[in-house]
Amino acid sequence: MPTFHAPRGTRDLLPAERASFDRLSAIAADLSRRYGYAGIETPMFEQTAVFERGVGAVTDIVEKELFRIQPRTDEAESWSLRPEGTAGVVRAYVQHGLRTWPQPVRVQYVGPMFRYDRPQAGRYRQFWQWDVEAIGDAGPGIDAEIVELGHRFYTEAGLSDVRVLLNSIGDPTCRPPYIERLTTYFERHRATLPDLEQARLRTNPLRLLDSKDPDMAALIADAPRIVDHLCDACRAHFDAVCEHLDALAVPVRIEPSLVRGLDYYTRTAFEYYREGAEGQQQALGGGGRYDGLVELLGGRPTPGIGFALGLDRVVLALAEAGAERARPARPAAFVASAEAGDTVERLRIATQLRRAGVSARADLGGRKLGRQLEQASREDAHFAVILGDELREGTVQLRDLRAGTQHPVPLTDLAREILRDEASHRHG
RNA sequence: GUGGCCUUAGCUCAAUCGGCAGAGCAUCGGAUUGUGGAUCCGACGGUUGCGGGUUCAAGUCCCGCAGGCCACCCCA
Repeated sequence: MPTFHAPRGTRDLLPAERASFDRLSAIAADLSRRYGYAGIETPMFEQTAVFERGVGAVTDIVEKELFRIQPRTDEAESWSLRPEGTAGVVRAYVQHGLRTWPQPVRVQYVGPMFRYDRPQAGRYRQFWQWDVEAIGDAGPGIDAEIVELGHRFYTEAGLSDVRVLLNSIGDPTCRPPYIERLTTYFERHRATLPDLEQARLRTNPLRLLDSKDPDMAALIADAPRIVDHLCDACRAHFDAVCEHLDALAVPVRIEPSLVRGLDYYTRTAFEYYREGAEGQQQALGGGGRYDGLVELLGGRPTPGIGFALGLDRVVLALAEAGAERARPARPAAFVASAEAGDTVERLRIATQLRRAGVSARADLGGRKLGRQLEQASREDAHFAVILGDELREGTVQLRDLRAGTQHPVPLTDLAREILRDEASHRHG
């Protein structure tokens, strides 16, 4: 029994699972290239105030889920591991004067986020997100581009049944009057509200809208909907976003009760969820517009929009959907030898292949030839390069492990022949 | 942070009423020493999650802790 174990809510990604993440990262990278989003990297921890100001001091994420770093001294700054990515990116946007770049600034990144909450399947204290941000464009077109990009990711990852929940949560002009109206509505029914909901009525009335309490369903259905109380500017923006998405054939469902857990969202809010998924962890990703955030973090008033997709949940969803698992790369060639103790030759030939661009493994242990070929087969190598007496004439046996055939090849032609055959297999 | 269920070898699981901790898979090795994912044989592998208690005796009963899962809270 090991003495140590990975911290609660974290886990080790062994090569098989890591391969799934690599595959998703590759899809994200390719989409980023096609859509024109450049890579960015910000620290995994920031001054705690960045999150308190950016995410919102009274949100659950900051109030009870923040991973605070124990300060070294009384004078030390308070640091926290990032619970999400947008605040750090916006901090960087302000710090480096990215407002002087062509707007909007389109950036994206894959990385771990940290939240101190109770772990469950698909919910971890360290989890991975692909985050995409477009900062500096207030128009509805960029909203549609972002929403469609996120949806496209799921499609290319192999999840064909992901839909978009879309809502507008207004802006500082129209949201306060709406919240007032909503509060008045629920106040009228205060006596019938469960305790938890009564408390929320004071702290965050919008949250009542996505209560899971079945007793609330009827009340919520009759509640005033924010989409009916948007100001003219927000209304026009929302309609335009819908129109753009319609033109892109993105499967969108307007969800008037969708509110999101971060304070900085304005207008467009969206979530990706899987049709028919069981359990509570069916939110695969989400995002929204954050027109006040740059200013909150010390910059000039600047609009922005972005999303975060949970890679852990995509991996889980793919497994549930019965998708074929990604696998670690397999070698083109496996160098085996009939001679015991000639690791110098084995390594020399493997290295020659590697320098020529061939992925090659070699048995450097004491297995006898039969065992080495067994190993090569199980590692799914395409070729075995077998070293024997012919090596004195500069020749090895090249065995095609799939076809079960072999022939002698001069060392000088070895890499070229393997590469040629690999290429023809890729195309055929 | 609240409530519930669970934890035996690397993995999946057995172990009768409280009575000597096992199997399959995996790993490593062997089956007359230059050719394969099969088969057969063998080896390795455990403080039964950790700590305490009850008992002649605890994997089994009791308590605490840790971890996993489920439902909340919330979210990706």
